[in-house]
Amino acid sequence: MLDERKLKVLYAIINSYILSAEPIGSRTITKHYDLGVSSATIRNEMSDLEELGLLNKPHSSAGRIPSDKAYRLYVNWILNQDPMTQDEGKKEKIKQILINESKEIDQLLQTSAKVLSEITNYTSLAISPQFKNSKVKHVQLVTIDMRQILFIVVNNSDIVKNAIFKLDKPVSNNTLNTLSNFLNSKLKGLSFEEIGKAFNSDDFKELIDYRQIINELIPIFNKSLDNNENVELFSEGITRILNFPEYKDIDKAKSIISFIEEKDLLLELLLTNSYKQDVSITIGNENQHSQLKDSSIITATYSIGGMTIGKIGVIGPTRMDYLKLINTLRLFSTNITEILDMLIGK
Amino acid sequence: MLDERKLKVLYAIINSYILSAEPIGSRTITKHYDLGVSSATIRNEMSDLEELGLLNKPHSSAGRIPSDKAYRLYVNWILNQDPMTQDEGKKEKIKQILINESKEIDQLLQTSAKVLSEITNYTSLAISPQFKNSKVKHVQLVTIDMRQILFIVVNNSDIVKNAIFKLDKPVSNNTLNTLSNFLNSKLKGLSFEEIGKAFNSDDFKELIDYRQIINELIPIFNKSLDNNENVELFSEGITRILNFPEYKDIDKAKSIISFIEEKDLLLELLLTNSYKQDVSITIGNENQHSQLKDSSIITATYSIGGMTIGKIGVIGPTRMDYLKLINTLRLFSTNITEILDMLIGK
DNA sequence: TATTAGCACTCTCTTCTAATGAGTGCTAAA
DNA sequence: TTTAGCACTCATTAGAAGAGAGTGCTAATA
Repeated sequence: MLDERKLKVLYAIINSYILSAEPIGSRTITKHYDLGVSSATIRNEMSDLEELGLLNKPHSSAGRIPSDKAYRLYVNWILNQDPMTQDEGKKEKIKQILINESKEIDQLLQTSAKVLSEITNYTSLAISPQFKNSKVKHVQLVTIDMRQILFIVVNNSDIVKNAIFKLDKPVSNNTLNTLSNFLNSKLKGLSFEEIGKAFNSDDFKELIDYRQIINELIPIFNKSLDNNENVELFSEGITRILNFPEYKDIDKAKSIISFIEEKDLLLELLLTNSYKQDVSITIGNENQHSQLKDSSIITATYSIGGMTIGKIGVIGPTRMDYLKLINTLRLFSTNITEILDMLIGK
Repeated sequence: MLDERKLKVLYAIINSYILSAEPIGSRTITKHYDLGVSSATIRNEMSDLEELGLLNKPHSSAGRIPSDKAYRLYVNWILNQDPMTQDEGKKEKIKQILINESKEIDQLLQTSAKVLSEITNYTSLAISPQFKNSKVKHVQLVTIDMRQILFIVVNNSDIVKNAIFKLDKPVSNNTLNTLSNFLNSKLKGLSFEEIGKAFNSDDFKELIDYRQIINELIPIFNKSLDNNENVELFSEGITRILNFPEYKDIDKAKSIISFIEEKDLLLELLLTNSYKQDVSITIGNENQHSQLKDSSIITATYSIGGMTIGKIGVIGPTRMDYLKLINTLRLFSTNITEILDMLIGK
């Protein structure tokens, strides 16, 4: 049904269309790809491919354009190939740029997104690390003055969260130190869920006087250990999407840019789709959201200490340069992971 | 030269043009504004106003559109009127929304920008607080484990900044406490500049062993006390700018959106233009940047404890609804200031 | 049986022309 | 000083004609 020649024709069309954004006719194929057959034969093959749902015609006398299904076939084929060996020189060069610009994690991701967008000329996306079931490494209460205290949580990825709060009645430095030590001894190594339980255990019954303080701590622990709510989405090079003829219609442009700027839906989408594969791709209508029906998203993961905790990717028309982008994203994925391990992990 | 009737005609044209975005003809004015004269008279006045550089013609047989100079005249006139009394009900309603959504300063500004954009249907801007010459309120060094220490600075606006760093050789808890106390005693109340001097004074000569630690602290102090570099720019409702016919041309849209997304230039612009007036307006070519030659920016300031430390504003075509926007921005300005004082100061 | 040349047909896109209409500027009268 | 009247200008729109790219079918060919 899908013999080799049909596939060759299909991939030739996909390739041409990715480059030109114009419907591809049979003669274009015979001219640019040496398949050893005439345009009439290609026409017949194209007709078959259309019947298979792999090609579409904008109108009866136009060339063909690939369907989402065709892109999926093509992308799966790419992903099944052995990954191309990375250009180490290029990789190192990018790594140096990223290292120089980034002192903090969020900054690293933002810079990565920026550089990624510049290199690829696509709009890029990145999410900040998602700490799920992180553990407490250290907690500390500090007096700022008699009525203000500062609370600090460090998690096992060495991320620091803090908050200041005011007290009804003054607390002495000593009391606070004792409380700090107590919290450390009881909570170190626990996850957010376990902390919830610990607070309700007998150990904490005696601290009834400090209930007010304890309650204030919970949201900070949440932010530090189970920050699903606090994951940030960075996008860079939004206007690059306007370079694609697909979005030359102002309403389409508005729709996709709004979707990206809105962040909520996109973030949810990035957080829920698979963290398993290194590269994950959704093509056009594979996506739930109607605003994305003409767009594709490619993402790659990054990790700290072996734990996959975030993603970086690009968004653009379904007519994407999948091959190039997959390789570039793999490169960024390794780079970010390496830099994170350097920046934080030991 | 500019008698009252001319002004009336001019303001009528500005008003109409703000609403319609179409060149205004003499008949439109006689129909919609009761000036008691015929269209021929208006035509003569318009001709005079054009000679004065206040009106332009897109082409010889079109109506007139206001020039930047005309908008400036109009805006100065508005700013010289007594501020309209604020709609307290509306103000309170917005305040409640802002309070509910905002637990932190950056979040407050982002939410404010979002709500501002929704209410006005313009693209909004906000910058996070700029701490210039803030003072140290409290510093603290905390051991996380033997080779990792956490450094914390609280400034006089109760903003907390921190960083973790690693040591070559272990430091005991006691040493660190002594060092914390020493730093507090010497640095409390100092500005960033003064801290630089203090570090070079005799007091710190004895700490030669801790030079490594001391050097790590400087960037954190900088961030906490003189954070010009770290001021963030939030923009919301980018796509709303695409609703204006001025930007229906995709290249114009790209240019302005890039400029906003780039952030650097816009941030610099917001930081340097006057913090003196409550509302500040730049119209079209009054602006240095060529990308803004067809756009206007209106900003209002906000403060903590009486100190003006940031801005919120809108950006759009020079054909802006200045009157409405000035009032809305004043409303946001007061609200943000009030919420900040509630959230932090006291 | 698979491939190919040839040709009629389809549909979009561009170019050209003519008509429409909003608006100005000038002149002469009130 | 104001106004009515009118010729003139220019952008915008609609319609018509022509060009061009491409398909799909048929009949001939290897």
